[in-house]
Amino acid sequence: MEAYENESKKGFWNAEEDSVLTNYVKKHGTGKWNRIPKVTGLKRSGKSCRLRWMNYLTPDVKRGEFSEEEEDLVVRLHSLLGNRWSLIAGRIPGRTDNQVKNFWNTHLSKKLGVVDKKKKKRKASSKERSGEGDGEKLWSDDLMELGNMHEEIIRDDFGCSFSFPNISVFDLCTSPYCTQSFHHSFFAL
DNA sequence: AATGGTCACAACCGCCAGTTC
DNA sequence: GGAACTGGCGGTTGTGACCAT
Repeated sequence: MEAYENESKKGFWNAEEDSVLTNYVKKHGTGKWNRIPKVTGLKRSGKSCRLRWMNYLTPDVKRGEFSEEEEDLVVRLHSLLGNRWSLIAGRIPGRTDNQVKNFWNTHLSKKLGVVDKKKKKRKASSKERSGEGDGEKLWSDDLMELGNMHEEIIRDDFGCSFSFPNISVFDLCTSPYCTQSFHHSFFAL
Protein backbone atom coordinates (compact mmCIF):
# COMPACT_ATOMS: atom_id res chain seq x y z
CA MET A 1 0.00 0.00 0.00
CA GLU A 2 2.54 2.54 1.09
CA ALA A 3 4.70 1.49 -1.82
CA TYR A 4 1.88 2.34 -4.20
CA GLU A 5 1.27 5.62 -2.45
CA ASN A 6 4.91 6.53 -2.65
CA GLU A 7 5.26 5.86 -6.33
CA SER A 8 1.83 7.13 -7.26
CA LYS A 9 1.75 9.35 -10.29
CA LYS A 10 0.19 12.79 -10.28
CA GLY A 11 -1.21 15.12 -12.88
CA PHE A 12 -3.47 14.52 -15.84
CA TRP A 13 -4.66 11.06 -16.71
CA ASN A 14 -3.87 9.56 -20.10
CA ALA A 15 -6.10 7.37 -22.26
CA GLU A 16 -4.35 4.19 -21.21
CA GLU A 17 -4.91 4.89 -17.51
CA ASP A 18 -8.56 5.74 -18.21
CA SER A 19 -8.95 2.48 -20.03
CA VAL A 20 -7.41 0.47 -17.19
CA LEU A 21 -9.64 2.16 -14.64
CA THR A 22 -12.76 1.76 -16.76
CA ASN A 23 -12.09 -1.92 -17.30
CA TYR A 24 -11.54 -2.43 -13.60
CA VAL A 25 -14.81 -0.73 -12.65
CA LYS A 26 -16.74 -2.62 -15.33
CA LYS A 27 -15.40 -5.85 -13.94
CA HIS A 28 -15.46 -5.20 -10.19
CA GLY A 29 -17.77 -2.23 -9.75
CA THR A 30 -17.04 0.86 -7.71
CA GLY A 31 -15.76 0.94 -4.16
CA LYS A 32 -12.57 -0.57 -2.76
CA TRP A 33 -10.67 2.14 -4.59
CA ASN A 34 -7.45 1.38 -2.78
CA ARG A 35 -7.42 -2.07 -4.35
CA ILE A 36 -7.19 -0.65 -7.84
CA PRO A 37 -3.47 0.21 -7.82
CA LYS A 38 -2.68 -3.22 -6.41
CA VAL A 39 -4.87 -5.15 -8.82
CA THR A 40 -4.29 -3.17 -12.00
CA GLY A 41 -0.79 -1.85 -11.45
CA LEU A 42 -2.00 1.69 -12.01
CA LYS A 43 0.37 4.15 -10.42
CA ARG A 44 -2.45 6.20 -8.97
CA SER A 45 -3.79 6.46 -5.46
CA GLY A 46 -7.19 5.01 -4.67
CA LYS A 47 -8.45 8.50 -4.07
CA SER A 48 -7.25 9.64 -7.45
CA CYS A 49 -8.96 6.66 -9.13
CA ARG A 50 -12.21 7.41 -7.37
CA LEU A 51 -12.09 11.06 -8.36
CA ARG A 52 -11.28 10.27 -11.96
CA TRP A 53 -14.13 7.79 -12.20
CA MET A 54 -16.70 9.96 -10.45
CA ASN A 55 -15.87 13.17 -12.27
CA TYR A 56 -14.98 12.02 -15.74
CA LEU A 57 -15.38 8.36 -16.61
CA THR A 58 -18.83 7.62 -15.21
CA PRO A 59 -21.02 6.93 -18.28
CA ASP A 60 -23.93 9.13 -17.19
CA VAL A 61 -21.81 12.19 -16.48
CA LYS A 62 -22.77 15.10 -18.70
CA ARG A 63 -20.06 17.06 -20.46
CA GLY A 64 -20.25 20.54 -21.85
CA GLU A 65 -21.83 23.77 -20.77
CA PHE A 66 -24.55 24.07 -18.17
CA SER A 67 -27.99 24.79 -19.59
CA GLU A 68 -29.98 27.76 -18.36
CA GLU A 69 -32.16 25.42 -16.32
CA GLU A 70 -29.13 23.86 -14.69
CA GLU A 71 -27.63 27.27 -14.00
CA ASP A 72 -30.84 28.46 -12.41
CA LEU A 73 -30.95 25.34 -10.31
CA VAL A 74 -27.39 25.75 -9.11
CA VAL A 75 -28.10 29.33 -8.06
CA ARG A 76 -31.19 28.35 -6.14
CA LEU A 77 -29.67 25.33 -4.48
CA HIS A 78 -26.53 27.23 -3.57
CA SER A 79 -28.61 29.88 -1.89
CA LEU A 80 -30.33 27.14 0.01
CA LEU A 81 -27.44 24.85 0.82
CA GLY A 82 -24.33 26.97 0.59
CA ASN A 83 -21.14 25.33 -0.64
CA ARG A 84 -22.45 21.79 -0.27
CA TRP A 85 -21.50 20.86 -3.76
CA SER A 86 -22.20 17.16 -3.50
CA LEU A 87 -25.73 17.86 -2.31
CA ILE A 88 -26.28 20.35 -5.09
CA ALA A 89 -24.83 17.98 -7.67
CA GLY A 90 -27.05 15.21 -6.35
CA ARG A 91 -30.04 17.26 -7.42
CA ILE A 92 -28.74 17.91 -10.92
CA PRO A 93 -28.75 14.77 -13.04
CA GLY A 94 -25.49 14.09 -14.84
CA ARG A 95 -23.48 16.74 -13.04
CA THR A 96 -20.73 16.07 -10.52
CA ASP A 97 -19.84 18.03 -7.43
CA ASN A 98 -16.60 19.10 -9.05
CA GLN A 99 -18.43 20.39 -12.12
CA VAL A 100 -20.89 22.33 -10.02
CA LYS A 101 -18.12 23.74 -7.87
CA ASN A 102 -16.07 24.81 -10.86
CA PHE A 103 -19.13 26.23 -12.57
CA TRP A 104 -19.95 28.25 -9.50
CA ASN A 105 -16.42 29.48 -8.98
CA THR A 106 -15.83 30.47 -12.58
CA HIS A 107 -19.20 31.55 -13.93
CA LEU A 108 -21.82 32.17 -11.33
CA SER A 109 -19.84 33.83 -8.57
CA LYS A 110 -18.76 36.35 -11.18
CA LYS A 111 -22.22 36.71 -12.62
CA LEU A 112 -23.83 37.16 -9.23
CA GLY A 113 -21.13 39.48 -7.99
CA VAL A 114 -19.64 37.05 -5.51
CA VAL A 115 -15.94 37.76 -5.62
CA ASP A 116 -13.76 34.70 -5.65
CA LYS A 117 -11.44 35.24 -2.74
CA LYS A 118 -8.93 32.79 -4.13
CA LYS A 119 -8.75 34.59 -7.45
CA LYS A 120 -8.60 37.86 -5.64
CA LYS A 121 -5.68 36.58 -3.68
CA ARG A 122 -4.00 35.32 -6.83
CA LYS A 123 -4.61 38.57 -8.61
CA ALA A 124 -3.34 40.47 -5.65
CA SER A 125 -0.21 38.42 -5.43
CA SER A 126 0.46 38.68 -9.14
CA LYS A 127 -0.16 42.34 -9.41
CA GLU A 128 0.74 43.37 -5.89
CA ARG A 129 -2.16 45.69 -5.96
CA SER A 130 -4.17 47.03 -3.08
CA GLY A 131 -7.29 49.07 -2.42
CA GLU A 132 -9.69 46.78 -4.27
CA GLY A 133 -12.58 44.71 -3.03
CA ASP A 134 -15.66 46.66 -4.06
CA GLY A 135 -18.75 44.65 -4.47
CA GLU A 136 -17.46 41.75 -2.48
CA LYS A 137 -20.24 39.48 -1.43
CA LEU A 138 -19.53 36.36 0.55
CA TRP A 139 -21.71 33.31 0.17
CA SER A 140 -22.78 33.72 3.74
CA ASP A 141 -24.52 36.83 2.56
CA ASP A 142 -26.39 34.65 0.13
CA LEU A 143 -27.69 32.70 3.07
CA MET A 144 -29.11 35.92 4.43
CA GLU A 145 -31.34 35.91 1.39
CA LEU A 146 -32.53 32.47 2.26
CA GLY A 147 -35.84 33.66 3.58
CA ASN A 148 -36.67 35.20 0.24
CA MET A 149 -35.46 32.15 -1.64
CA HIS A 150 -37.52 29.93 0.61
CA GLU A 151 -40.69 31.68 -0.39
CA GLU A 152 -39.72 31.81 -4.01
CA ILE A 153 -38.79 28.17 -4.21
CA ILE A 154 -41.99 27.02 -2.63
CA ARG A 155 -43.95 29.32 -4.92
CA ASP A 156 -42.63 28.01 -8.18
CA ASP A 157 -41.60 24.51 -7.12
CA PHE A 158 -38.43 24.80 -9.18
CA GLY A 159 -40.51 25.20 -12.31
CA CYS A 160 -38.09 23.34 -14.50
CA SER A 161 -37.94 20.06 -16.30
CA PHE A 162 -35.76 17.99 -14.03
CA SER A 163 -36.70 14.84 -12.24
CA PHE A 164 -37.77 16.56 -9.06
CA PRO A 165 -40.39 19.08 -10.10
CA ASN A 166 -42.01 19.14 -6.72
CA ILE A 167 -38.92 19.65 -4.59
CA SER A 168 -39.37 22.06 -1.75
CA VAL A 169 -37.38 23.27 1.18
CA PHE A 170 -39.30 20.74 3.20
CA ASP A 171 -38.07 17.95 0.93
CA LEU A 172 -34.51 19.09 1.32
CA CYS A 173 -34.76 19.40 5.06
CA THR A 174 -36.31 15.98 5.47
CA SER A 175 -33.92 14.26 3.10
CA PRO A 176 -31.33 11.92 4.65
CA TYR A 177 -28.69 14.30 3.36
CA CYS A 178 -29.93 17.19 5.38
CA THR A 179 -27.81 17.50 8.49
CA GLN A 180 -28.84 18.69 11.88
CA SER A 181 -26.62 21.72 11.53
CA PHE A 182 -28.40 22.64 8.33
CA HIS A 183 -31.73 22.39 10.12
CA HIS A 184 -30.41 24.68 12.76
CA SER A 185 -28.90 27.19 10.40
CA PHE A 186 -31.92 27.20 8.13
CA PHE A 187 -34.67 27.40 10.69
CA ALA A 188 -32.74 29.91 12.74
CA LEU A 189 -33.32 32.45 9.99
C1' DA B 1 4.71 37.04 -33.82
C1' DA B 2 5.80 37.33 -28.94
C1' DT B 3 4.53 37.97 -24.38
C1' DG B 4 1.89 38.47 -20.29
C1' DG B 5 -2.63 38.15 -18.11
C1' DT B 6 -6.93 35.73 -17.41
C1' DC B 7 -10.12 31.95 -17.71
C1' DA B 8 -11.80 27.29 -17.29
C1' DC B 9 -11.43 22.96 -15.58
C1' DA B 10 -9.05 18.67 -14.06
C1' DA B 11 -6.77 17.05 -10.28
C1' DC B 12 -4.64 17.19 -5.62
C1' DC B 13 -4.70 18.09 -0.58
C1' DG B 14 -6.27 17.98 4.02
C1' DC B 15 -9.83 17.03 6.96
C1' DC B 16 -13.54 14.36 8.79
C1' DA B 17 -16.87 10.63 9.53
C1' DG B 18 -17.89 5.87 9.12
C1' DT B 19 -16.25 1.17 9.25
C1' DT B 20 -13.39 -2.63 10.50
C1' DC B 21 -10.50 -5.17 13.44
C1' DG C 1 -12.91 1.53 23.50
C1' DG C 2 -9.67 2.95 20.27
C1' DA C 3 -6.36 2.68 16.49
C1' DA C 4 -6.03 2.07 11.59
C1' DC C 5 -8.08 2.22 7.31
C1' DT C 6 -11.19 3.92 3.76
C1' DG C 7 -14.24 6.86 1.27
C1' DG C 8 -16.28 11.33 0.68
C1' DC C 9 -16.27 16.25 0.74
C1' DG C 10 -14.91 21.14 0.13
C1' DG C 11 -11.09 24.10 -0.69
C1' DT C 12 -7.22 24.99 -3.37
C1' DT C 13 -3.79 24.58 -6.97
C1' DG C 14 -1.72 23.52 -11.58
C1' DT C 15 -1.89 23.94 -16.31
C1' DG C 16 -3.41 24.42 -21.08
C1' DA C 17 -6.20 27.49 -23.91
C1' DC C 18 -7.50 31.81 -25.06
C1' DC C 19 -7.26 36.82 -25.37
C1' DA C 20 -5.32 41.51 -25.27
C1' DT C 21 -1.52 44.33 -25.97
